[in-house]
Amino acid sequence: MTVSGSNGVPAKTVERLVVYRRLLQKLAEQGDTHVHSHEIAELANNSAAQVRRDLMIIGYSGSPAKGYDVKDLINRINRLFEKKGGQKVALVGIGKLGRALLAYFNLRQPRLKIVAAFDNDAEKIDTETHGCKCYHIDEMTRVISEEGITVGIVTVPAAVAQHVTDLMLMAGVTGILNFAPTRLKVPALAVVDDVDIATKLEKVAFFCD
Amino acid sequence: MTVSGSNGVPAKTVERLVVYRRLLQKLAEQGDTHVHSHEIAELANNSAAQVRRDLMIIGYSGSPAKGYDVKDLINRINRLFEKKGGQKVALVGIGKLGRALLAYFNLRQPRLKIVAAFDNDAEKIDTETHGCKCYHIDEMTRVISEEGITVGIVTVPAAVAQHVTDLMLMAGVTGILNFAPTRLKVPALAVVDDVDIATKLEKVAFFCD
DNA sequence: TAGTGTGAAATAGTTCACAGCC
DNA sequence: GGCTGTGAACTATTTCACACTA
Repeated sequence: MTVSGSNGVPAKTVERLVVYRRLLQKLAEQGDTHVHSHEIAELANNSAAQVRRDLMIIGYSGSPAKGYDVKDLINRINRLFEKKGGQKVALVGIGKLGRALLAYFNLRQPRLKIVAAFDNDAEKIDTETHGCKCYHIDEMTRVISEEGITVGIVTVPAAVAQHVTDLMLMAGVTGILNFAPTRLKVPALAVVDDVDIATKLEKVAFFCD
Repeated sequence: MTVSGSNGVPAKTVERLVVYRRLLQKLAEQGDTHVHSHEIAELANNSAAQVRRDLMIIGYSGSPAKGYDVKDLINRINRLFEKKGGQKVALVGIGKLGRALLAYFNLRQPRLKIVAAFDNDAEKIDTETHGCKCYHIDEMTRVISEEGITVGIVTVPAAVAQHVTDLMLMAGVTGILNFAPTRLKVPALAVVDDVDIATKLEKVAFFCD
């Protein structure tokens, strides 16, 4: 199953909320306390109506006079994400891309830490990259269940992606971000999202003339 | 402007066609000559009706008896993509992610070669990574127009992404794949697609329970 | 009086269902 | 009998439009 609004909030809205939060944080840093829908809309470039609807969906109200309270709204969005359980993340496949992701998330991102990385290359085992311990694939099941990890990132070659996925699911992972250029088969209760870079690039190349 | 069916073919369909081609190539390698819509559908996991519709859109017909001719269909899809002009790609920002992408595209992908990479770090200049020459940002305008590059990949920090984008657009790039966590402002005739990894991960974490 | 909340219309995208063909 | 091509139905998402409010 692909991501969808199994919750109350539709997937598209969730995606946009993450973007809004990023923008709001920037606004908060530069001291803005209130913001109007059309201002958020412009930064996120979508329509003001969309922003209002998204915020309505999560039950947040602004005032016509001042707009939306920046701090308050950030908290509201955070609460929405935090009430969810598993925020521990595992990464499988410590190649170039894997390391780039480790650096990205564990240096910049405060939430959603990657707490364990796995590979089958003996050289990489037991090293520590960006504050994240590297284990052999064989230890994956153990580590994932011990740590209570629920989100996995797959950056292995397409040929082994399904195998790795199956192992992760069995160990207790329920959400997977897949960078391998294959569609993963998962049970209906698990969630997969694909980041298919090659396809995206082809698409851009196709539509630009 | 975001990618859309400014052409005849809707963006979603293009995306799926790229996936189909990948699957078809695998089938061709293992000697299959014909394939049915529901077989493609299963591999790509969407519905058979969808596959049929997508192929109908690009004007390809199968026969009820044998299904679709694999080789022929690959050619048909390739022709669709090749008739488009610019397939030369530039990458800006030779960080970890940039290098991972260089490795990915220039080792595996036969089409869509990244022919030039740019960074402002003096150390990286004039080296050659994965068959791709690295230049200083200041040379970008020159190199892009000389080489006739039309597609750009942005892997620089968010703070400079817009600046880099503007330079690229001015030099003649019309399609951009953006990895920086910002929405880029571009003129209506240019095409941008975002690969917002952090957002995707948040989304997966949100929907898995 | 500009900006919010929200029903209603419009648009985009997906699946159904069935005629026609091999 | 199972598969394709395709209109029609259905679903999801976006935008419009306007009453309402501070």
